[in-house]
Amino acid sequence: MPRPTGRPRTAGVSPTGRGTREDILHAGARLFCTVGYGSTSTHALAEVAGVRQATLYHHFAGKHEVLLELLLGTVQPSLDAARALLARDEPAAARLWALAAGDVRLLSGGEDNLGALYLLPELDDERFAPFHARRRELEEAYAALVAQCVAEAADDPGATAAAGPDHLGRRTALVLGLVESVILQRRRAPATLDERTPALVADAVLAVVGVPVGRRGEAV
Amino acid sequence: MPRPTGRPRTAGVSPTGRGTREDILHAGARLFCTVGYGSTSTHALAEVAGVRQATLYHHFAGKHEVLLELLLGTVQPSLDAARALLARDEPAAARLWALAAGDVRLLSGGEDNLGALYLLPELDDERFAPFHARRRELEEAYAALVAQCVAEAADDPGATAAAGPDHLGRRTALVLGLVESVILQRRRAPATLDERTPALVADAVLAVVGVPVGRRGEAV
DNA sequence: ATTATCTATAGATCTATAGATAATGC
DNA sequence: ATTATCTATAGATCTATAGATAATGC
Repeated sequence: MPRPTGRPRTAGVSPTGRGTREDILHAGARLFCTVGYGSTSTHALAEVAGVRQATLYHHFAGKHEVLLELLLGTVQPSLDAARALLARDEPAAARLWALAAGDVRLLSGGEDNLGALYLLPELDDERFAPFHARRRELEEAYAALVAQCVAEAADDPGATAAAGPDHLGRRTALVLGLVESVILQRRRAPATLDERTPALVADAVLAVVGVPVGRRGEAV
Repeated sequence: MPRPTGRPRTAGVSPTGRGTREDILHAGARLFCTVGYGSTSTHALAEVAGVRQATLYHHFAGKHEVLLELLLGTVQPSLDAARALLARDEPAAARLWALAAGDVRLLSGGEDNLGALYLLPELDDERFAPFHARRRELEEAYAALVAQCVAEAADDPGATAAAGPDHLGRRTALVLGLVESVILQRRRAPATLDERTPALVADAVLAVVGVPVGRRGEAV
């Protein structure tokens, strides 16, 4: 990276080494997840980013735009994976497994617990509507795969119908809850997360949907 | 209730009809869950409670004490149930089922989604340590019952060992995640919650722990 | 000239306290 | 007298803008 244009910082160098914009996003990830959104001032944000408070406004319209960008960057990889899996011609159970395992891997990884951003009550604000639209599409992908799993399992004499008859939405809600539970697990006991967690959770997802073990197939 | 002593309110009557203290707690439950803790000012809290901002300080040392009281009131019933179940002499699977179903019922009920308070990042503050202590005891009760379930299942030739061998902590983390997923489900799609949800989630908990259906017994 | 930072600050908001006020209790 | 509310406000903090400054680019 060449020397940047503009007045240099007073307070040392870029913490991330990838420019001020990234520094601010990095600071937002750290603070919004651990301190909260409303409890994080623009001053605190700037301090962690290694710049003065007013410098924020050269890069973002405000705190809300920092959060929005973090949210979009977090949901996008999941959404990409979901779209790709929906287009494939494989058993629904295998695709649901792959989607769940992939999301758990994304939620488990990275320096900060970015999934915790989904839990912020402040997300209700309409400024974050672009995030909610993508998030809804992701949830609909889960619902579609759950529906296909249930349909496939109904044709299979080996199906256990694990928890009796129930509505589709509730199954999907349980599945989403199981995947997102990794966010809380990471906050509570990060040491219990490891490279096997995605497979464990994805197995549990199929168990909750009632897919018999024999129909689960392999990861795609 | 007799006429209260002290200067009467200017702005009408108690919204809850149960006194100012309750009005403030009620306002906190509503606002902390939907707007967030840091994003809720003492002024907003007082306004929803139907009093002036300064009146808060006659009843609470500040916002944090309102939240602490809400947290303690929310975790206490779960903890009482957990202690009672630990002392019983019934199969662990049945007790775990009852604990999970009971907690889901508590999280599903009530006017506000009080479980969402557990998700607030601001809870890291040491002021909320009394809550965390009770919460930890509850989690240890879950861990103990999960351990007993696994031990009992190991003796049973019908056990499926649903997801292969793994460490106890991870199973417990999944169980807690499954129960708490109701908080997110309620926020996302409250209509998918009904009186059958506790049983459905408790069944899923036993499935995740690997208890064979035949050993589940009845609710206690 | 352009750019990105800085300093300084206006105006809004927020917290917590001081002291006045309006009721009941005795 | 006691109590719970109120009004008023000091002081802190927070957001967002204006304008100065210190670098690079041409």
